[in-house]
Amino acid sequence: MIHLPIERQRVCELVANHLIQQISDRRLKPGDPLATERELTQTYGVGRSSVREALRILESKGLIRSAGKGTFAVAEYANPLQHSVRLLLTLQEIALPELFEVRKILEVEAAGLAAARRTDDDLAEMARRIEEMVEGLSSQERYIAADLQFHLAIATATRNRIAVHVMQAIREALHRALASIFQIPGSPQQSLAQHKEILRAIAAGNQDEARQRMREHLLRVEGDIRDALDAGA
Amino acid sequence: MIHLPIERQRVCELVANHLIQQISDRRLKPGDPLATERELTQTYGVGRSSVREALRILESKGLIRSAGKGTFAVAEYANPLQHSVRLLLTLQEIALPELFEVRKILEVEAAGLAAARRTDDDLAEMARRIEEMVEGLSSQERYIAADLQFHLAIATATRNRIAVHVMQAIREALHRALASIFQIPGSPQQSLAQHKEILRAIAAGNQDEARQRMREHLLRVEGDIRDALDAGA
DNA sequence: GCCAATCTGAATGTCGGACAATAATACCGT
DNA sequence: ACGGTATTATTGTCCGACATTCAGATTGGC
Repeated sequence: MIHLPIERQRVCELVANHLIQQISDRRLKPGDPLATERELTQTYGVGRSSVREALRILESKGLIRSAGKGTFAVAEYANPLQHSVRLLLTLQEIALPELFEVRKILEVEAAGLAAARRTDDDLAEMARRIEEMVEGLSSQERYIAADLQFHLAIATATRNRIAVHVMQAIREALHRALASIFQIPGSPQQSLAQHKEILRAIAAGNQDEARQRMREHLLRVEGDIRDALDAGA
Repeated sequence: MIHLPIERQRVCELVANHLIQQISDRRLKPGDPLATERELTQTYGVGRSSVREALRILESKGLIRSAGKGTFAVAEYANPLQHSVRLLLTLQEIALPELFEVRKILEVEAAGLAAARRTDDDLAEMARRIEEMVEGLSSQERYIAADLQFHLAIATATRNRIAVHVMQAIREALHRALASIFQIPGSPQQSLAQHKEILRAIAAGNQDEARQRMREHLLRVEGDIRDALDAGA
């Protein structure tokens, strides 16, 4: 009988795990205000230090958010991957070109899957996001947001939530770089046209076409960003 | 002049960020023993609570690891993504089939990229891992480990570190399911043969062939696992 | 002289108290 | 009823205390 190394669980970890379980069970829903430290202290019968360390753990996992007064159970789109990708970037464990490449792999394939699985609602959502991009041509912020939403709509249409999360995390990390394309003359208009082509292919259920259109789109955007950086540097 | 909401930085966050910076600068290398809480307290001139909360933050990000006596700066393969994927699983925010699908997308494309970029060292590494799988045919643990290493070697050959990290995280989450194939009669031998085909295609620099072989391999493994689960259930 | 048991010290894990700063609430005077 | 003030609640931070556990030194036995 081999006893694996016994990992002593700290009290703060027990509290953290219990809270995670509650969030997982939807007993704590996104946006709900969390109990105060004092209440948690009494509920679990532990010291305040342990409660606070548990909260720090949840916070660093992106599950809760300290908003001045009171800590809230966040989630909504709780995406721990975003934190992780950010961390890997600051650790210089990964670099932007690598993120672009993985993004290309995932989004191209996602377009193909979306063409096979999309519902009418998905198509409507994508069309709506394209509308928003048209309206947002005068506002960088709105344009970029709508662009992100369009690509996320495609990811959603794959019915693969991990794909959505990974894509979201990568795009968040690339946010700055992606925002810069708005400054490139003609780029937003071209993206718009390409988005429409992608949507058409997805609506037609043509997987190969959707993949190809998405690949073209991403390659062009990448080229534009490279040009902009070269010119700026 | 618009002042963005001032995010009050907690002391523990300042300490955590400073330590992250030191790890990022390689001033703290993987395996190095971290300063004691008392030392950190004196170094930064803050209270022990703050130091401890900072350590909990780093720990939950997977940057350090408490090993009974003394906390160590970990990493070497510090992979925050592993924690995140695990968390998403426990939150039931994602499910295993979705992970299998993303794995397929990434690994198939990785095989293609590896065929284009692999060095002789990469090929030698892959061959070595196949050898290990042969030797490990009698030991589930060794076989599974060698299998993982073979696939990671392919990822490494892509020269895309984020791909390596994501694949590693997904495989870690799938570890149980993947380990079960060892129990299926003939499956390890088939995998072995397919691995050799994949390696041959990568060595030949044939991207399409590599992708196709990898796709076949992953589909077969997935089928085996499904069969095993159906039979077991 | 060498080995083993024990003792001591250091470090972590945990609790509780104390205090400042800040935000929400209640209260009160006009 | 309204505005301003007082009170309270909560977080952020520090500090002290104690149990536990582990490493290394000390010491005792053979």
